[in-house]
Amino acid sequence: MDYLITYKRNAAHAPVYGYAPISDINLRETFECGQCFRWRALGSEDASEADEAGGAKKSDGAQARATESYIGIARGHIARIDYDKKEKHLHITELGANTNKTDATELWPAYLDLNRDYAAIKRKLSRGDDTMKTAIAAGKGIRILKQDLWETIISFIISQNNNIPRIKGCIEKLAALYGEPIELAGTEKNKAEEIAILDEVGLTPNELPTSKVLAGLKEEDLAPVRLGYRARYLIETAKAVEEDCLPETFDDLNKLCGVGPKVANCIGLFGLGKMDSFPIDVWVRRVMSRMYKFDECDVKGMQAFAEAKFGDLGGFAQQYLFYYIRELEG
DNA sequence: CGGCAGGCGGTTA
DNA sequence: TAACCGCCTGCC
Repeated sequence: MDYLITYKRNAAHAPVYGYAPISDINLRETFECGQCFRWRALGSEDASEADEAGGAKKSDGAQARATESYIGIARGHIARIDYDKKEKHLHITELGANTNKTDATELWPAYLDLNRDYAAIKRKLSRGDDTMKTAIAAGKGIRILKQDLWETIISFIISQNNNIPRIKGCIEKLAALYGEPIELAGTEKNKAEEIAILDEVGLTPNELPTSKVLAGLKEEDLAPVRLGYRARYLIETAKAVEEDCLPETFDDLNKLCGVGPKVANCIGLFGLGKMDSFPIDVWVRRVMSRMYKFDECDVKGMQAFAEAKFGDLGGFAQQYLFYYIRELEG
């Protein structure tokens, strides 16, 4: 790694980690390319800060903000992430009380995949492929997050035949009802403020329920979560994980109730770090038919094509293609 | 009202 | 083993 890490504490005595410089990263593209469901954009209230920094661009309303900010929950940690696009500085402010000394050097770099050379990946995928060049241009700041395995299992079972706002709502309701609270740092006043901010963006400061808790539930216990027929899948899968253990391969994933090839590929890619995974959903089918002239029904053909053409980089290719077609037609 | 949203399980031939 | 079909729910 060639970035520098700084460390300080803010007024609420929360640790703040600073990374510089980090290239090939864009928070919106990373958090809104459909791989995760517990991060929310913060409308930057720091217009004055931008002015102090010499921005002086507030006359141009269309001007892209110099800093993008997200708040979210990952791996049991609540954090705010700010990225200064101009200086290429990444700041992570932990809001939870459960911080560790290694968070700055291990947890967040691993989660955000900071130690991977995305420029090299993009070069490799672009070589002799104008379609991929176009797709990469649309989402060149995407990072594939290394998420908690159980969270990705829950999330992508819920995602089937569903839409993103509702998926997010289901996940928060699930956390609120059956997840353990994550203690916030700072004074009671600070905590109240943080909870208010989280509430405003629709986040609950709780973990997702463990497989043990979910395995002990009846379908009617999940009725308030409004999962529909997916409630049964979740409970069955939780029972299977409790009786056996967490899956480690595509085939093991595929055996879980409610997990077919698409969901298994998503879990493999985002939860197991299997970067050769190539999840094919309706959008990927769409982009493959438009850009690579496939029949939209020919999922097998697409899968074989991706394996041969993208190989170990399949997951990255899928994310660029997916993000591109969503931007274009979503 | 039917159509649809980042599929899957179950049933058929 | 490939092709269908129904599905909870919420929003248009």
